[in-house]
Amino acid sequence: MLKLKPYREILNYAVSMAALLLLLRWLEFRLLVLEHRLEIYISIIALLFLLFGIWLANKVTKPKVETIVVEKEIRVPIENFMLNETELQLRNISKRELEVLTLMAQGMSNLEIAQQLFVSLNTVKTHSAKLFEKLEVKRRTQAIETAKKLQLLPPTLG
Amino acid sequence: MLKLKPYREILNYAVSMAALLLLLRWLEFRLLVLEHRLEIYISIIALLFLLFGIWLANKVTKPKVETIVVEKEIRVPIENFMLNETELQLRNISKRELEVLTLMAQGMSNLEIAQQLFVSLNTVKTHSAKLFEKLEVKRRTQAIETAKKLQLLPPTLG
DNA sequence: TTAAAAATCACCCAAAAGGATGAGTGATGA
DNA sequence: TCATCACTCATCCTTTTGGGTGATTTTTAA
Repeated sequence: MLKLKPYREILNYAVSMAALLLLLRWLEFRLLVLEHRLEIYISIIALLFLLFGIWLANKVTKPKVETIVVEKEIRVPIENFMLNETELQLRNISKRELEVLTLMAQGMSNLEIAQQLFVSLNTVKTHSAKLFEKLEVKRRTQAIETAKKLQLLPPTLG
Repeated sequence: MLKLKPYREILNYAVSMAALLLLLRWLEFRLLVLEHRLEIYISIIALLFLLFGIWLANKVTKPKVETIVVEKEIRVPIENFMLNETELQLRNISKRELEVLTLMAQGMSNLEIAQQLFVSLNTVKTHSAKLFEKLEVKRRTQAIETAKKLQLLPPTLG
C-alpha cells in the first residue's frame, strides 16, 4: 500500500484547481452564449482566483507567530560567591558530593538528581548520607542551610 | 493634518488593485488587437489574481501571539530583608503558613514544627501541602528556594 | 605497585514527607 | 444570619528520605 498522506494536500489543491477551471468553462459557455459582456466574465474569474489565492495562502503558509517576551524581574542579592575551599577540605567533602548538594539545594529529589548525574538512585542516597555525616545534619533541608552558612553553596541559587 | 497611518494599508491595497485592473485593460487591448486567444488572456488574469490573493492573504493575516516569560535577575545590594507583602497577598499565604515555611527553612521536620507551634503533625502537613500549592512546588526544598526568591524568607536565615 | 579514597550500586528497613479527602470550630464580614 | 476563610485534625495510602551495611570498580597518591 502506498503512503498517501504526504500527497493528500497536493491532491486537494489539484482537485480544487480542476473544479475551478471547469466552473470557468461553464461560465464561459453560459455567459458568451447569453451574450453578456466580457467584463463580467473576467471579473468573476478574477474574483474567484483572488479568493482561491487567499484560501490557498491561508492553507499553505505556516502560521505567523509573533513572540512577545515578558520580562519578570527577580531580585537576587549581589554576591560574588566564593566557594569556601577550606571548609570543603576540612570536612572532606568530595566534588561529587558537592554536586549532589548543589542539585539538592535546587529542590531536586534524589531520583531527579540521579537522572541528572546519570547514576543510580542508590548512589545518590549514598552521597547524601555521607554529606549529612560530614555536615553533621539529619535532613537535606538542614544540609542546605548549613552549606549556605559555610559558604559551600551560594546564598540563593538563582 | 489628517492622520493617514490607519488608512495607508487600505490605500496600498486600493492602489494595487487599481494598478492590476489597468494592467488588465492594457492586456485586453494588446491581446485582443493582436488577435491572441482569449484563453491566454484569461489565464493571465487568473494567475495574476491568484498571486494577488496569495499576497493579500499573507499581508493581512494576523500573526498568532505567543507570550514567553523570561525571568530577569536584578542584582540588588545585600539587603536588610523586607518581607514581600505583595507576593504574600497575591499568593494568599496566611500568617500560619508563613510560620511553617519559616521553620521549614530552618531545616526542621514536620514533627519538630508541630511541637514548636503546639499543633498536631497533621496540621503541619496540611499547612505545608497548601504552601506547596500556593508556591507551585512539589517539595519542601523547592518551597524554600522559591520563597527566598520571592522574598518571603530572608536569603540565608542566620 | 600498592594502599587509600572516591564513586558506584544493592538490599533491607524505618521514618518522614506528601497527596487526597473530609470535617469541625471560631472569627470575620456582607 | 449566613457564607467564607483560616486553622485545626484525622485517615488512608504512596512516595521519598534516611540509616545501616556490604561490595565492586576507578582514581589518586604515596
